[in-house]
Amino acid sequence: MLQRLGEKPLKINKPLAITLMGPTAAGKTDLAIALCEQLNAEIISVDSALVYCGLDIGSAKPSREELARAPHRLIDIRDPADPYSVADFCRDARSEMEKIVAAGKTPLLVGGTMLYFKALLEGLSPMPTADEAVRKEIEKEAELYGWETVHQELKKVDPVSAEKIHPNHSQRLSRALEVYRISGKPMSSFHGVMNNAAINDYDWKQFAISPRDRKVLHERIGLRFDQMLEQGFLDEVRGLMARDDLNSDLPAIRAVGYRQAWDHLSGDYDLNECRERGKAATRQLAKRQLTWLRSWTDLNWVDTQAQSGDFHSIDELSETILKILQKGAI
RNA sequence: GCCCAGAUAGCUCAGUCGGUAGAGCAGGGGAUUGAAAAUCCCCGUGUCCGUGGUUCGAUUCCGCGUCUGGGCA
Repeated sequence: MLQRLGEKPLKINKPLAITLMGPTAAGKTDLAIALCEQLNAEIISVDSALVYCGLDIGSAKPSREELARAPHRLIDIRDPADPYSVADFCRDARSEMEKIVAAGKTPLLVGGTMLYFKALLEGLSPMPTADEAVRKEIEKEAELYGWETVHQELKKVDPVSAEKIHPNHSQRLSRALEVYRISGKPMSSFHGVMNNAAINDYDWKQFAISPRDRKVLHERIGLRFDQMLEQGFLDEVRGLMARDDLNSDLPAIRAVGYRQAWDHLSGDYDLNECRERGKAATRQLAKRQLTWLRSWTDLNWVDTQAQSGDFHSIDELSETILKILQKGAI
């Protein structure tokens, strides 16, 4: 049918999907639970630590009561011995979103793992998945000859990636070489294509919350870390250490706080240092999350601090978000 | 009270054979395609405790003071 002048293009009926992002300790969980109840939404957690069973206190996983009020999908879906990845997340999140929409509800994606958000929205190139054996092989070579040599090797087979990746960036160097060894093709040759991007399949409304003052966020982080310790965080980590199939190289155990608690309980440093290092690592995480967010497109920022400097109540914050949604968020 | 050792970046400390200083950590900025709460890159002016003296010049040497450790009483 012809479209008359001045008339909006036919609105394609895409399902609504909402994101709630923000640095750690910004207050995402509380707000998400409140929103969930008011929006006929269901929460999908976008968090690389919450996926692991047994990482509860230190990951600030929602409590049993909170989960009863507002179920979170993609929490406790993995054993800490079994690493999860961004590709796993994209697959799982897509599937959960479909289920939620099929049930007549709105997916509310909440979390702070920004790479997961990005990959879900923009897709991933169809590259081979990680291969533990190949990684070990590359690591061994690096130990023998140094990462500089690995970088040189990558330069031969994938000069485009080698140019982009700093010689010290062992992790990304390893991945690029891994892709080449498995597929016989340079990683850069995959980068043109993006598979399974969700950006065009939903009507996205994106939100980020944070206190405008970084110091305020730091205070919250410090307070929360102390609370975790009071709640028995170290016992939780002792329980993980008691297992003989876990070690400090696993992604789950490298998580902020867990790594420091693990090292402290291994005798590397005292409790006070564990506390300070844990807080610092959390602050650094928040900083990196904010770096992602600063250049994020189509984002609605919600400041959790009122003009007075006090925190807005959850009701105030959810009202702000509802208003933006009604007005038509970006 | 006496003796000794310190006092330098937000913290822990190095250093300047006298020409106003630099590491680690913290902090800030950035990157980010199957480990991402990971990993990597970039960013260092601070009454060198105060005050007198010596000197062309003192954070550096000397005196005194203050404070902090440790020891002796």
